[in-house]
Amino acid sequence: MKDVAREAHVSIATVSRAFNGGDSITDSTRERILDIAKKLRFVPHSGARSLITRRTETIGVLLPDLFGEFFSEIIRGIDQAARVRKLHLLVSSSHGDSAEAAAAIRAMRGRVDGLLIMSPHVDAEFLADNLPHDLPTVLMNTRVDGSTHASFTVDNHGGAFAMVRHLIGRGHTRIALIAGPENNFEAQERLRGYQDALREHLSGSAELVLPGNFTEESGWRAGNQIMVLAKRPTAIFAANDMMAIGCLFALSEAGIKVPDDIALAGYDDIPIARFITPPLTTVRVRIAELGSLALERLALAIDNPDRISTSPQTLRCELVVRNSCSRQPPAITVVNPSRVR
Amino acid sequence: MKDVAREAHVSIATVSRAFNGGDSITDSTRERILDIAKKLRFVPHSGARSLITRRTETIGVLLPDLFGEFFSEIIRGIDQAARVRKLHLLVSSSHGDSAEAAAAIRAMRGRVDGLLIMSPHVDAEFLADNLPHDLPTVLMNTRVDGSTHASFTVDNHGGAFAMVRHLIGRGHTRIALIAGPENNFEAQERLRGYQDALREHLSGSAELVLPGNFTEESGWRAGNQIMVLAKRPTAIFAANDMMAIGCLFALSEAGIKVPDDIALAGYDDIPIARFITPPLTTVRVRIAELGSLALERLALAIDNPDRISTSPQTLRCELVVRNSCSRQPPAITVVNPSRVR
DNA sequence: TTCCAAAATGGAAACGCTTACATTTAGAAA
DNA sequence: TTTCTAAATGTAAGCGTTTCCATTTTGGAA
Repeated sequence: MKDVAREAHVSIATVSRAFNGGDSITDSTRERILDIAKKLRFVPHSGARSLITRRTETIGVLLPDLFGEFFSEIIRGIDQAARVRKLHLLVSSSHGDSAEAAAAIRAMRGRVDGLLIMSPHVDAEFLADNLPHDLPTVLMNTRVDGSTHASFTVDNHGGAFAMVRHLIGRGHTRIALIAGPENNFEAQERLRGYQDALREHLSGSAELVLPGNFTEESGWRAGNQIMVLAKRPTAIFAANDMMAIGCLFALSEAGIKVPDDIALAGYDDIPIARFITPPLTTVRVRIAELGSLALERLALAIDNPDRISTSPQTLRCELVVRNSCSRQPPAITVVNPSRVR
Repeated sequence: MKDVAREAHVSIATVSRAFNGGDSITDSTRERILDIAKKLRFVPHSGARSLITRRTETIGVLLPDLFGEFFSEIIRGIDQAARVRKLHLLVSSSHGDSAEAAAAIRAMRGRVDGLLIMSPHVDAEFLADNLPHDLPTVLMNTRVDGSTHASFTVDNHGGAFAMVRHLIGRGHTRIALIAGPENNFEAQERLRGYQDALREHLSGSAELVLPGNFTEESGWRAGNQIMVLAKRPTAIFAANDMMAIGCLFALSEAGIKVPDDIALAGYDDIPIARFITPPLTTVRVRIAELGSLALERLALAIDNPDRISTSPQTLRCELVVRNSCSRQPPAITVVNPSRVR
């Protein structure tokens, strides 16, 4: 900057003004300065700038992991909203435990204007301990009561409930659930939806819950357990699509036909779901939308630090009915239109 | 920091030393300072620190887009390598044109220690014009001769060549290619591989190239064009898996069976490829590995700015033979072991 | 006890910008 | 020409650190 100033016979203050718009500077000087800057290949140093402006134009994104569709989609949604607002994204992921997550948050100090957090290790206490109180933050799919921080949650309970109700509506009375990881918030919510639907609509029926951990392989194991059961269920609801696919493999290895011999449903509607045979009935989660909305909300909070709303918002899920649950292949239908409530 | 210093009855220089290790400070004072810092919830401001250290511990990642598996995988590979070296990732994506890409690079000034670039808008001239000459940079899958910058490339030519040779080996003599976007470097390389293989192993045969743009829909359109051809090819090679899937849809809508009536192959080996019916013969690209290697290389260049190697490195592809090309379902086999050469 | 080297600490400049405030300049009115 | 006002520009402080250099403290050895 000094070089540019010297070359243009002005002070560095004027150079700064040439770059930062309106602040009373003649068009001719601005142009001259900008030309010289281009010639000298000068580019403002954002680090130095943000030191004094206290703005980095960057959002920190804390993600639990980077595997597969889910991450890809959510970051896409976030990115999409971010580029509209010309915000940069500093991503941090794969925190094995809460200590690592805390370190990641610390490392963000001075690098970001706000935080977008999705992590299974995060709860209210963790946030109270580790979050700088002046750093705007929006939570995604996190186990927090919502009174303290802005948050977006996918309505996993509602989606699972709707799916089980749908299965019951098709005449199934013995419905097994392949559950997700025990300490995973979303998995817990889906389990709760399953339980509540059984209780409400099928009061007599016993729950049948098999362990799983969201991997294809755990679905495969559950499938093998199910097929040797004395009273085999007529429908299987896997807490995510990958487990449903694993389960489908186990079943077809054993010669059990889906949906003729047993109905199968998943959760997430990952792209693969419509390509497998039979196409998988599942619950669609608008992941990208979750990301966009969260970023939008965060940007708002950053611009208006005074009145930030901490009310939690829930993102509805849609039931996507395909062939894996019925003999008569219906056209692909979406039962519940999604919206934010 | 000043607050901590005051509370601990030391100077800010000492506080700095307490945080930055060894620099001759008594264990007891360090401990005291760190305790007070924790009590006061002080966290060092990385922005200010990097202003003077000239190190941000951050890598800028320029990606063309954020759709689907490919991005997800490459960023996963990058992230994996980055967290080993405790580097942060500043991602920037979806540059519609080279002006946007240039702006993205400019915005990185002062935020990053190095750049990882993958962009179809990038060529040697662009880099010469827009890249700060003192910013270590590694290119991924980019159309650059390699003498000027470090680069990693996927051997798209070799992969396509191997696939076509494989099809020829199975007795096919009329092989259609569904091409990728015309101005896409990878698509061009795959096309070239197809052409070279035809020329070398099937000298008499005419090329049959249909336009496509890497989307499922364009594959579907190409499939419809192919099926009405007077002399229908016996094999179709789609330049990526998504187009192969689209094509498969078109074919099965028309009652044409794969592989019985026509063989079909793709490129990329996205996860879906093994789940569709029939499982897709394709070319595997170790995308995550590409990301890891590139970051590794960049980190090296940052630590040793003196002797950076600019020799381009190529990542081999593997032929993955599944059922979509043959009646007798073979076990899933990998023909070419991948390695960096 | 005195002295000395080594270790610990403090003072202050620097990193590359922005911006409040002071100063100069331009242009119009008198 | 002089005077005045508004616009343009310059000066310098400050953002939160690190680090060089100077100063003080420490803990033996003499």
